[in-house]
Amino acid sequence: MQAAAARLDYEPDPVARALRMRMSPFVGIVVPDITIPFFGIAVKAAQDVLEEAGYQVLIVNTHRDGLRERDALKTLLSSRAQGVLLATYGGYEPSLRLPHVFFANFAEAATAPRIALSNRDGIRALVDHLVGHGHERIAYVGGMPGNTSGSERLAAFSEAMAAAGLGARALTGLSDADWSVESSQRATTELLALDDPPTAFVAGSDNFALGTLKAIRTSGRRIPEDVALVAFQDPDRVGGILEPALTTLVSQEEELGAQAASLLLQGLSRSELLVSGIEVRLPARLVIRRSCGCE
Amino acid sequence: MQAAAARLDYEPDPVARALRMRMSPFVGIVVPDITIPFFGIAVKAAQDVLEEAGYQVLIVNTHRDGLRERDALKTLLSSRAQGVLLATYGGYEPSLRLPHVFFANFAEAATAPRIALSNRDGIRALVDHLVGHGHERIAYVGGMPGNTSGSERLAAFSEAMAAAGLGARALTGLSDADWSVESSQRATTELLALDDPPTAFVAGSDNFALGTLKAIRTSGRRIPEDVALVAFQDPDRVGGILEPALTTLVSQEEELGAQAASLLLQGLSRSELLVSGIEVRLPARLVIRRSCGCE
DNA sequence: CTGAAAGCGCTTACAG
DNA sequence: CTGAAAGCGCTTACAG
Repeated sequence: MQAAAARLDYEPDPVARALRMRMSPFVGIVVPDITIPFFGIAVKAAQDVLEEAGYQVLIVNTHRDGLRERDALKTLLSSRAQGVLLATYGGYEPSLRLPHVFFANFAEAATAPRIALSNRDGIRALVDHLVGHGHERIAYVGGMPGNTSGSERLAAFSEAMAAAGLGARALTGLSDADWSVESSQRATTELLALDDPPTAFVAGSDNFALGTLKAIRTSGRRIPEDVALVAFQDPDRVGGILEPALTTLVSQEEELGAQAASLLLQGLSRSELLVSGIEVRLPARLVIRRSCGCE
Repeated sequence: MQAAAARLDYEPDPVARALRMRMSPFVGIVVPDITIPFFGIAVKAAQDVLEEAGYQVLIVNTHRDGLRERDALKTLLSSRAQGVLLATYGGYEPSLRLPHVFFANFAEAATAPRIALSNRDGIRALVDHLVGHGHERIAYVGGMPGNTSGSERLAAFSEAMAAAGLGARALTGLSDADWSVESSQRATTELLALDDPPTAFVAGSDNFALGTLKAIRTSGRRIPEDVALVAFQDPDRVGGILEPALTTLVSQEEELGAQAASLLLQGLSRSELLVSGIEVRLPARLVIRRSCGCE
């Protein structure tokens, strides 16, 4: 009977199976914006690991909308998804009864595993490098402190400047909530219009690096001769054609995605890990190119 | 009773509902590579339209693997998805019993609605513009002719060159199947190493524009003084910081995604549309910037 | 009009 | 060990 079924390549109906067994083959990946290079690449890497393990991956894009995020989580739960990788943007509720791992953006109080870049170490490395070049009036162009990446990087900038004795010379230009090129361009333009404008910029993301670069260039200033620029992420990851090449932290999108997926897989087989509060940070490493003034 | 249920905000279990009603709230979007900017943006736009209409969107990334695509389609079908937006890459089978609309890449013989950029018109506009600048030895750096975008653009290049009386001076450098920056860089470098290298390049996609630009620059040539460059898509859509700014076709990722979604929605309410063979092409329009030699 | 029953396609616990 | 029955949570067609 079973042999006959196999020969006719019978496949059980997954919906009926999900109803009866209270579980589906799905794992969700929920991100605020799939068009941001960072998330696109991380999602792809995570998907590879999860498919390898036999799960069917469903990607959900929340457009940075907490309600959409909550709906997506609810849908995944009621679809009997096995778990979810979540870069939260306001829609998370601690009562979520679905195995989950946070990546990039956490809910602070949650006990689920979390993995992210070393926001603080990375920003400090960037600031310290600029300080080493002799810069004192340094500006940070970054995201609003409404999520983990935004908050940690902004706080780290203040701390690093204070530690360098430059707290009073720190400037901050926050972008809109959409982490877009345009918003960082506006913020940078405003900072450059100050009476005593910064001599160096730290861009808090890949998109922000583009916007900051564009604004500096539009103002007629040269990089790095007139203004130095370093960035938390490399906006030019695949191209390598920006001029000047940007000093950034080394790209870790793939590692982040793959390790987030691994954490979830581990959690699915050992459920105590899912409430362990484990936190993984990928070590930050600086890649020195031309925009900081080296060479 | 119903009132009581509403007050307790009871929600029917979607899995049981799907089993009983033979349909779920899902619509799938299946793409070869979500990290390619073109697909990321188109998917996001399509998702907006579909969610607005009340569907839950599931994005599936096939990594340009026909088997993964087939599996994804099978999973969507057996999960009782209502329909799917498909940028196919080899996994489509005509027997697919799931309402579907092709976007960007078709199966030639299929009768499902299809929507794409005007590959032929676009390439012709690019070639004609270079011819107008006096170029005769023109090279095309594009994708393998294994899918709609690759085939049509390649064919259009040959046709446009022939129509300009330059058939014998047409050069073609095909990238690897992954449509990556690196592969187009290699192809361009080979073309530039010829005894009689091209004086102008047509890049067949956003990523290819980056690779071609990089290779030309690496060879020590200036754009557009030594070599002209135009591209089918704008790799610099959000940034606008490439130097020189590239002459490309106008970006239509959003329109493509949104209209593909609309076609599917129409098809879901009027099923005869799903086998109508409707084909939509977004009109190509040239945006002249600096890399072609204008100004 | 209301309410109990059948059945969507499975899996598992149980009877034989 | 094999096979029929129960039940996952719904919706719909049917009996009352």
